[in-house]
Order: sequence, then structure tokens, then C-alpha cells
Amino acid sequence: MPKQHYPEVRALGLFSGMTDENFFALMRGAYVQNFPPQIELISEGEPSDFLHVVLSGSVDLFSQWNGRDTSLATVRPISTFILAATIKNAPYLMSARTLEKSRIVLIPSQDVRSIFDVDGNFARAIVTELAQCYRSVIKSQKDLKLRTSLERLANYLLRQQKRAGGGAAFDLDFEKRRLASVLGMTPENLSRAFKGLLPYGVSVEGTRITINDQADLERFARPNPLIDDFST
Amino acid sequence: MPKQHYPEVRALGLFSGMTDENFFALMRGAYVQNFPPQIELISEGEPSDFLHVVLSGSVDLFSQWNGRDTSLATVRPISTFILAATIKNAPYLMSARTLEKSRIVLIPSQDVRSIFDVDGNFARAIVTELAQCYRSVIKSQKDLKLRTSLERLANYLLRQQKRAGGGAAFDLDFEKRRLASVLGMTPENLSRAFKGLLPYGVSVEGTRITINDQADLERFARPNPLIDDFST
DNA sequence: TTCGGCGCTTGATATTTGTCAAGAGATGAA
DNA sequence: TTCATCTCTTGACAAATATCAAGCGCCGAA
Repeated sequence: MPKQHYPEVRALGLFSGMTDENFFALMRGAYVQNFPPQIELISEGEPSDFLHVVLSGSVDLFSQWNGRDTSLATVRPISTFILAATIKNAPYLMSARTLEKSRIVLIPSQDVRSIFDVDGNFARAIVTELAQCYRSVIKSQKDLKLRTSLERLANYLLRQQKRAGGGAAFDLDFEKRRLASVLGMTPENLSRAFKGLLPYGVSVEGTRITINDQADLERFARPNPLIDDFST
Repeated sequence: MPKQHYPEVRALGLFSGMTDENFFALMRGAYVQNFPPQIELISEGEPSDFLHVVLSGSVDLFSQWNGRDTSLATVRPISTFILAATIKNAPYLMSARTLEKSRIVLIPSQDVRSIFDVDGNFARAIVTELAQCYRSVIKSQKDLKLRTSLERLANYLLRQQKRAGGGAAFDLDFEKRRLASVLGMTPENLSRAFKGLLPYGVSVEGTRITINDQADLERFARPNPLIDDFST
């Protein structure tokens, strides 16, 4: 892997605390690759040969069963995915595909496990990362089990609004069919759900969302940090 | 904490690799307590003061929002819960209550974090545990998003059957209202779902389940290790 | 420019799931 | 034992969600 990419990988919480020696050892076997959109990077069930780090672009984690499929998460720079499979040396539970042109670092899982075994700081960093991932999935689980689709959409919009800076108008950051899948519904239903939020002051023009009455939407959505705050 | 309980805690994967010194340090601040059934041990949103270890009995992890509530997992001996919150020093995302009379070890979270910082083996053990938990939630997420309630029930029965030894007849290990909540449906619907599995040879008498045609049920359920095998 | 494809929307309809109310059956306490 | 309580079940109904089919509108290719 070219040295020019070292700093951005090194800056990740996961790699910032480890010794130079171990970091270089990890990078020695790693390589960076550019992928076009819609490339399936990994498929669920395969052995976890590489830990992936998204440097730019974005990646969709999804899963299929019995002819159905669902989006489970989106990975954005700069972060890793399939860390748990790498650590456990177990098959991937999710497939991954690029959503756009993406630059991705591939680190051999074997190297990650070897260095994990000898570098306490690295092990601790992994713990922090995994704990974060775990809590995110729990939040998403609560979102799915405790809320109706309309409530999930409303809260998603509030989260997205905050991510986009907090203004009344903002853009969805991916296509609606994927949003529908993430929220656990069909594209048709997402359309209707947007209509269902109209009484609460949400207007939609293509990918542009405007929240006309913040308080009203929040009164309906009842956002909760234990579900919606993905930073803790 | 009385020394007599040390061995069973020590035997846990989480604690087996650490030094004696650090283990004793952890146990010094810990204590064992017996709880009657239906006691709420922790409430979501509270600061995570203690890492919990279930020695006997069982504990329900659940969550509430806007008047609704749902069971997310059941903790059985011998294992820990709320490890992620402890590590991140973040609020609990789930509440916990005893399902039956239970003996539980409480280890101050502060101590866990301190020792985590200095004991690489402990940190590595925590990684393994967290990775396992993470993958379990992902599986459960896939179960929820990719399957209908009937399919979830069918696969649950197959999993439970295996846990119970694999015989055609076995018992449910908790009451149906909780099972319904775990599976993401109402008790009424669970009743109907059991009826819906009758054509596939599933008969129910109270808490006793009999699978009369294994192949038929499996043909319908289509169990998948990437969803149903909680050991990997 | 025109055409075809694709994503999105809409309506009609079916299916699934939840809600409410009532009753059966089991369990535990007095 | 009897009563009270609780879970589970059932039926009728309502609400949510999915499916199917059609049409709209945008965008890129010819």
C-alpha cells in the first residue's frame, strides 16, 4: 500500500494508539483499491479475509434471505466494516457493495488478528469500536421493534437534518429505495409515509426535504437519545 | 464478594485469561446478590455503574418507548450483560429484569475500565465477547427484517429444538407473551402463528411443542446459519 | 432531439398484523 | 375448596403494510 495513504488510516481511532512498528506491519500487507459504483465487495457467508476501511465514497451493507433483501447500514469515510467477522475469523454476516466510486483499504484479517494478539492498545481500540457498533445495532433494533414505519421515517428525517447541519431544508443522502430498505419498508410505502408526514409540516421535492414545523414534527416523532443519538 | 464464587466467574471466557492480580482486584469491589423474580435490575438511560454477570436464573433485556415495550434478549448463566455500556461509560440502552430467582455478580464498571486499560488479555477477551454480541444482534436484525412473523416463529422453534437436544418434542423455555415480544409480535398473533404452523406438522400443548414432520417444517422455515446459528 | 430505461409515485387490492373484547384454562392464596 | 388473577386463546374488526399494475418524470444514449 502506498505510503501516502498511511496518515488518513493512521488517524482512525482504531489505529491511532498502536505502535509504529505494528502499524507498519499491518500496512505492509494492506492495499488500497478504487472501486466503481455498485460493485459487490464481499458476500455474506464468505470467510472474512480482509478488514475493510472506507477512505472515500460509501458502502452499503445488506443481506439476503429467501429472495428478499434488506439494507442494514451504510458505511461512510473514514471507518471500517466487518471488524467483528475479522476478529472472530468467522464468515461475513452481511454483503457489501459500493454505492458510489469508492477508495477502500483492504487489510488481511490474519494480520489484524496477529497484531491484535500482541498489541494491547490495538485491542483496546478495537473494543471501543466494537462497543460503538454494538450499541448502534441495538439502537436500530429498538427503532425497528418499537416504532411504526411513519415514526421511523420521522425520526430518520430528524437525524438526517441534524447531520446536514440542522437547517429546515436538507437533502436525503441516498436514494429512496435504499432509504425504504434501511427503514424496513417497501419503496411504495415510503412514498405514502412521506405523504403521511405532510400534516406535520414535512414537504418533499425529489431528494430535498423541508421541515416547516420543527416542533410539530418532533412532537410526533418523539426522538430519543437512546435510539436516535448514534454518537453515544 | 465471597471467595466461593470466584471459580465460576473466573471460568468465564471474559475473565479466564487475565492475571490473578487483576482478577482479584476486580473481585474485590464486586458483590454477589440474590434477586427474586421480576425485579428490575437496571433501567435504560441510567449510567452504567456495574457490569453484571448472571450466575444462575435468567434475565430479560427489554426496552420501552412511547408506551410500547419489547424484549430484546434473554441472558442465561453464565454470561455477562451490558458490557458495551460499561466499556464506553455510556448510559444503558436496555433495561433488565430477572425472569426468575437469580444470582448475579455486580462488578463496578469503573474497575472493569481500569483493568481493561492495563490488562491486554482482558481487553482481548472483551473483544471476543463483544464481537460475539455484535454478531448476535446482526443476526437478530436480519431475522426481523427478512422474515415474516410466521417464518420467525418456525425458525425459533427449530433453534429451540436444537438447544433442547434435538428431539421431536421439547418445551418452550419462557412464557408465550415474552416469546411474542422477542419475535416482534403480539401474544394474540403468536397464538395464530402457532395455528399457522399446524399444516407443517407443529403441534402445541401448553408449553410443549412437537415437531411431527421435521423436513416439512424446515422446508418452510429455511433456517440459515448466517441468521440462526448463534454459536458463530 | 427522441427514445428507452429507471426510479418514483399512485391507486386498487390483498395480506399481514394489531386492537379490543370476551371467555377458557391454569395457578396460587385464603 | 373457592375465589381471584393471570395467561392464553379466539373472534370480530381495524389499521398497517405489501403487492400488483399503471403512469409520470427525469436522465442518458442514440
